[in-house]
Amino acid sequence: MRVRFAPSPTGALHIGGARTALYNWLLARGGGGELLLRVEDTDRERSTPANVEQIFDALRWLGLDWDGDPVFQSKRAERHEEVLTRLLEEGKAYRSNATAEDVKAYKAQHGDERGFRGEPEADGAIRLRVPDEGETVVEDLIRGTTTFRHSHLDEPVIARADGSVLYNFAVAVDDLDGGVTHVVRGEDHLSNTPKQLLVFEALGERPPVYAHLPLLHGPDGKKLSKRHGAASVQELRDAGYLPEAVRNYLALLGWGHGDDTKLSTEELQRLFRVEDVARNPARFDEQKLRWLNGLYLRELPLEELTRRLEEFTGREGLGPAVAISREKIQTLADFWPLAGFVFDGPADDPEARERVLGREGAREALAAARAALAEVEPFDPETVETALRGVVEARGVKPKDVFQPVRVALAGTTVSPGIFETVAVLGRDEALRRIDAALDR
RNA sequence: GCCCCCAUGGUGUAACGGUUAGCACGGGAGCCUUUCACGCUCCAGGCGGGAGUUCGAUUCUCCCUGGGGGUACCA
Repeated sequence: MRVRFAPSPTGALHIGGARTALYNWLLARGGGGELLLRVEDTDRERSTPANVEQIFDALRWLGLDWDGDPVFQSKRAERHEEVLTRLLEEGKAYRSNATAEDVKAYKAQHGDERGFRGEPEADGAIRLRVPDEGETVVEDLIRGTTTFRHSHLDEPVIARADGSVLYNFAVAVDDLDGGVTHVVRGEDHLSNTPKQLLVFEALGERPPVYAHLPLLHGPDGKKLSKRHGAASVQELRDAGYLPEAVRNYLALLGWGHGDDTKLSTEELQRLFRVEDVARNPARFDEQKLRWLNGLYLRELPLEELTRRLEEFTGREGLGPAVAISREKIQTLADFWPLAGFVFDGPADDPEARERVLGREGAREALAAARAALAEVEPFDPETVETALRGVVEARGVKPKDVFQPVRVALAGTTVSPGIFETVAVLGRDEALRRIDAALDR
């Protein structure tokens, strides 16, 4: 088995393209096959070297590797020309100057469902001959059989007048030369498939097996795009998602295995079958990704999570704060807003200060807590808890009447990791300093 | 316009002629509780419509409707 995938090299790796890449990867890696990467770089506008490099980066971040060097479409010009010449000589293709208007006119004359047939000319673009009779059948692993009647098909242009080849021709030749056995790609290519099959047919070669994946939509059912929030894996990475969670989630968009939701990459490889992929388009739902990401985040070893958070935030020495925050975050990006106060001082949230510290008895409670904390020895979460609960007891109030003022004094807001752990992580000196600062205001 | 694909709760899916239509996210209620989360318990919510085939259709066929894709000398 030899599988190939070809994400659109437009700079950002679209989430739909990432899922396609993942399915290709699962198919090849799970089945002990080879995985080729093909790069459609003939569109100089979009497929710049920098854009191509970005795609590679995104794939690597996702953990999707491939075998050998990427196949660049543009670098195969000589081979394409050779095949073109052969088809021309054999009469399976012809030159034509017919324009889009000519094609339209032809249809106006012969009926809308009649495919365009041209007359050979001395020069012009090269079109592939399509028989009038018969049909081309696409056998798809996911969709079953789709039949395209030849009479409906236009004779496609396979090379421009200047000799440069077009996608549907180039991809067929490249797949043939690459010995590709499986092509797994988006459903937007289903209608292109008969054109490619016709190229194989003209060459007298056997085509690969195809599997067309349903497209990915945004929450509103429209094509997934930037206005839906994250639309590329680069954006997902920047939003603090873990590659293993993204992999798991993407695999589930269009495929499932019984009641299982959380599947490791190893399980995915073992259980995934293209034949089981759903036929209907899926919507990208970031809420579920967040949830799944939280699951993965929480089961990461502490040191590993710390390492990733330090890389993500560009800060060091996060360990202790990570330990007390990990139950409360779903993405790497959630960490700093929750625990940044440990390093950068209390957040500035006047509303929270007023609401908590402005309450009747709050300042007194805070002062009492300060006094208690000054005595704590050793200064760890357990002893801090004992001390603060002692204050609650002594004052005969509810726990939160003491804890919340302390929290706001230390964090500046009403949301933070557990209060005892937070106090302990800050240390006695820093905790007392912050409480004093709050008391002074 | 023409060609093609698709259709289970708000979302992702399971079921592959016979089940009280399962699981997960999200939503609601509650427990836990120092905030926010995590965790746990419970609840609401679905087979787009119509014909057929069949003893029996979510499952098979056809039509309609609704989505989507293609229709480039783009990829």
